[in-house]
Amino acid sequence: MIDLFKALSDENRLRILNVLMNDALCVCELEVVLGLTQSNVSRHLGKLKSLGLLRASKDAQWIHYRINDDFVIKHEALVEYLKVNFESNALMTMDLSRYKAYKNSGYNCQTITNDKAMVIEYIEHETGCCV
Amino acid sequence: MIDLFKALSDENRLRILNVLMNDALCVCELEVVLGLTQSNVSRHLGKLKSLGLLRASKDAQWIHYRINDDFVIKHEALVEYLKVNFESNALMTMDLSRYKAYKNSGYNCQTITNDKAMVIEYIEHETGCCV
DNA sequence: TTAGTATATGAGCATAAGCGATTATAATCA
DNA sequence: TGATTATAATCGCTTATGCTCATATACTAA
Repeated sequence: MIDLFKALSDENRLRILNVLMNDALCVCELEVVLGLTQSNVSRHLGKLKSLGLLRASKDAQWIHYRINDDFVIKHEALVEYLKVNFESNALMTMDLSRYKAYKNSGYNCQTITNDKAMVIEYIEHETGCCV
Repeated sequence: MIDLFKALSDENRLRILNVLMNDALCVCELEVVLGLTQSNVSRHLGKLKSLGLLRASKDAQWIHYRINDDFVIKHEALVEYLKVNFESNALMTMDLSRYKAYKNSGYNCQTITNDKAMVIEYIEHETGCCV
């Protein structure tokens, strides 16, 4: 229980959970959506996965992370609490805007790398949200 | 939200919450029930109070802490999650046993200090739980 | 096989957090 | 008033955590 609360005590990990509650994404996508470094995203994902909050599936060289349904079932009340609080949190709703802008951008795992700066610029232009 | 999860990321604070979900207690009572130092109990209580999880009421030189009902109402799902998980946690149920033993001991705020070692010994003898 | 890409991980640094010991404050009582 | 007691605050130490930089690993494609 304590390890779980510790996992939820970090802003970047909550931001990752918030986005992944809506979709499965790979590391490089979370990088541009959340404006974090690859190293940092990977580390947080590893921690969340090792605690059972996320699961990963490999597709070519990309690893897609998503919420672990078993976790959601086992910790229903907690997940509900997170959902409700994410909805009323400015940073979390901004991240979802950035996520939607990314989805509308036409970019994907395969194309992000060549134009990472472009993708970030597109997201910021669409949402007005810098990170 | 993050500060709240941080507050819940410490074993001793969870133990305090667990006991205070059942009763209001002062610092010196929590000391003997949980086997923690005065300094440590006071510190954790201060943190929990400043975050709104607890409230305090003064009676002579004793300060009784209890769960803040406003917090329970505002964070219902989270509190429910805590309750359920406390019930299935060995340390938490042991602490409740120690709490009940203390209540049956006949000691109280006024009499604990003179016989602190006695109270602790009584609790351990009754429950078989050392801390 | 080799180059390139996606992700993971180790090292080092800075900061935060918990704890014990001590001191300070506030209330009570003789 | 002075002594005692309950609680709070502070200091120094130790450990834990997050971050960046650099590197390692795993996979793909030419």
